[in-house]
Amino acid sequence: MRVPSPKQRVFIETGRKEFVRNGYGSSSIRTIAQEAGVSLSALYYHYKNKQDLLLAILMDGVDTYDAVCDAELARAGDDPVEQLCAFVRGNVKFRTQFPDQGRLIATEVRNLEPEGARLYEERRRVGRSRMRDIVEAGVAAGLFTTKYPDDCRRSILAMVSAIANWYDPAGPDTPDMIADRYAELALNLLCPNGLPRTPNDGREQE
Amino acid sequence: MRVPSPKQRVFIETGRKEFVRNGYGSSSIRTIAQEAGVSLSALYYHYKNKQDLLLAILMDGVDTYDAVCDAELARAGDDPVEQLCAFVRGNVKFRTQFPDQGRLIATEVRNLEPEGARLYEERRRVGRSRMRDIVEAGVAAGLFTTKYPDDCRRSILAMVSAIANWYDPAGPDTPDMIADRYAELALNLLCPNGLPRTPNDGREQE
Amino acid sequence: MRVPSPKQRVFIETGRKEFVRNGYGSSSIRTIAQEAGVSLSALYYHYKNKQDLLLAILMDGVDTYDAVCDAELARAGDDPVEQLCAFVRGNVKFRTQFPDQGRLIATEVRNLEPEGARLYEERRRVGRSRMRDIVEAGVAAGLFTTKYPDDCRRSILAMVSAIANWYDPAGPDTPDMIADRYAELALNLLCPNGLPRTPNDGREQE
Amino acid sequence: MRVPSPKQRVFIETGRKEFVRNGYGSSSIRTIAQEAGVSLSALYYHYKNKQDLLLAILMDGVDTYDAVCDAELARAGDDPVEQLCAFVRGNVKFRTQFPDQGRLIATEVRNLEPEGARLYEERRRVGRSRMRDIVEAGVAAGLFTTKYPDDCRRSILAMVSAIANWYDPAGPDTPDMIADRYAELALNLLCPNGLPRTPNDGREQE
DNA sequence: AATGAATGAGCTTTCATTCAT
DNA sequence: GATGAATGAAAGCTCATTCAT
Repeated sequence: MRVPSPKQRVFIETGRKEFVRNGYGSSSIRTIAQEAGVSLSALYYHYKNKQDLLLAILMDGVDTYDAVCDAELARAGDDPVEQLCAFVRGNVKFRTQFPDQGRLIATEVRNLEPEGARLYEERRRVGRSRMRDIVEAGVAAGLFTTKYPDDCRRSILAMVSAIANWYDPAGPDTPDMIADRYAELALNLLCPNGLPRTPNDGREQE
Repeated sequence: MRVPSPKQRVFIETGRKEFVRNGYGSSSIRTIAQEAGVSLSALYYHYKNKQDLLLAILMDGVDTYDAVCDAELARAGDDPVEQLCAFVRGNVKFRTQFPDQGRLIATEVRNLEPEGARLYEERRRVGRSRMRDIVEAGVAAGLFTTKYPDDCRRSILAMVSAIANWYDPAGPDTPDMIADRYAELALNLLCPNGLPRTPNDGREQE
Repeated sequence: MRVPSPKQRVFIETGRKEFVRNGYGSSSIRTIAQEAGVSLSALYYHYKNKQDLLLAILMDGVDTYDAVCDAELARAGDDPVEQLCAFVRGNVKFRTQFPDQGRLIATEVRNLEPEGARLYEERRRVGRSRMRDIVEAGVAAGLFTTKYPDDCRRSILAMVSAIANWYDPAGPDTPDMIADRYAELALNLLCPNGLPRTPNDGREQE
Repeated sequence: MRVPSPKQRVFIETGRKEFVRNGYGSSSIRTIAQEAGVSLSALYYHYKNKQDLLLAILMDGVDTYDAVCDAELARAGDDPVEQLCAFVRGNVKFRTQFPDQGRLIATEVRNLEPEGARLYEERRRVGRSRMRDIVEAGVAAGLFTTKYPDDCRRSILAMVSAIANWYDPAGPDTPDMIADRYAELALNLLCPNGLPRTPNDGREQE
């Protein structure tokens, strides 16, 4: 399952498109094979199941998410504010460049059977700790002064996730512009009274 | 379709449970009838279609949402801040008391066929204007000082929607407590420099 | 499952014919439905499975066997020799009149899944005791003087079962004639030195 | 097909096990290759067909049967009684040492397609004449006094075949002991009034 | 001598839906 | 109002088989 072959990539892309369009249950594996341009049996040669294909697609989504996030975080220093902005930027990139990946993760996990669900949840758990760690570090450093760090964390994730619902690549907003705005919004939540000293912020607050 | 009969209510509840658990496509209308304790044909007497049942369930979800929201708004005055808090409170109530209704609306609309989708979207459009109007009023009144009112509006809706993902009726947080917290967070977004004068907020800011 | 409906009888007859001709695994349930003159789904309305149909057919075979045997035994008195002859006669009737039923029982039990196999074996166990009881009674009465009662019992069952392999209803031998001959052969095995006094046998032996 | 190579032997053994367990139609040639520890294509290198493999397995069964029988007959003289005992002994050995071979022959011939069926039947016809010849010789010599030589022949074959159904190599009966018993039973059938002069039998009867 | 990849046909099963009662 | 019986279509999946390597 690790690192899909070129042929498997085709099935993953095609399958994702179908699953997003119709939902898992309303998608036919026959149609997926057809749109991938191969025979139905070829698909079954590579994935033993419809279930198995779903798992591969979901895992690929998590892989993408992790890669995009980690690339941004790697560029950021140790400062929690910097890290938070990097994380938000990563999420915005993920939601704008790979909107379908995100959509699937949100809706089709319920269709995983126990075995696959276990594998998947294990992967997710690792990823979820990223945001939690950043928030905790910011709170510990006295930078994030919110009274509700948990609600903020969940809210920020929800906010950036929702970008996929309205983002239009042909529209005026570039992902970078959006990322800047949402980083600011995220800080509005975490630092309700403003940041003691923000490098990106010209406003003087004392 | 307006105002479901008692028997229809049974199908709506049972069907919603199934659709949420498996998704529309993976749910069998046979199973729904079975769990409703009647024959399959009985279901067909009340709804001409699986599609028709889905539409009824979705419409019922919107009815519930509208009722909960409007009840809160009716208690609020004209002040945009008050209205916003009431709206957040309504949304929190909806997401905590009727989590499945909200889940369905988010995921299963794609399974509506054109005819149903049209009817449904019309209903939704009305509802969506509530939040838009409140934000516009607050901005016009100089109360909501955010530079990004659209992003705020979308973010607040996303934040409160996400409550359904973690809310536990057996947990320590009551819906009212959650509503207070999220109203505060929403205002953190809309008024990044604090409110000139907030009735619900003891903190003195000048 | 008890007492099949007229419609079920059709499926049983047709299915048996197919299973005997091709074996369970090589038989298509589509073909069975077709030859029964109904749609494939109709079959599935009455039997939830291919497996389920097989079980019904096997059970019907045991029912038939029991009925034919018991009818003969009911006509016989208490004398073990008389009983043995009746039992042989019953078996000959079963093998000549219902050859397929017997064939299936012998070969397709292996295709029963555990649950069905359990139900089936339970039924069989009852039936198997008939012959065992007769032989034991005859031995106890000093009538069956063989040194190998167990081998005789098994051999007699094997002998009569094999009749289905060559019996031809258009041939010169009537089932009654065959029954007489095989009763005699069975007694040759059980009483290697002849019977002290056989009521059904005109030959004088001393 | 004559004299299978070592690799072919592997397929024959593995295939026979599968065919006996599930029946021809329910057995997958994929599974057979897998259990033989080679790739599916390897099997196709040696046998052009599933059908072809079945034929090879059946032929191997007949080869084994013939070899075991002929080995016993070769040790016997010309006396029909002696020959009959040798034949029974051979059959007992076959059914106890190679029970699966016998089982297949009985049940899976129906799955042979015309071409294979012809080849197979030709082989069988030769083998079947053995028993027929012995019985005819015994009758001609006035040794087998039964009124029903045909029924006896068929019955004896059925009796010994059934041994495979209950024989347990871990049980108390050795094949030799069983052979002795069944030879005696066979003679009980063929000579209902005892043998005029039996070398193996101390009992004087005139 | 052996393999991985692919295929088309067919399988069992389930589905939404209809209709006579 | 409600049911049992039936149906056509399509689903997911497996099969025996082939072929390039």
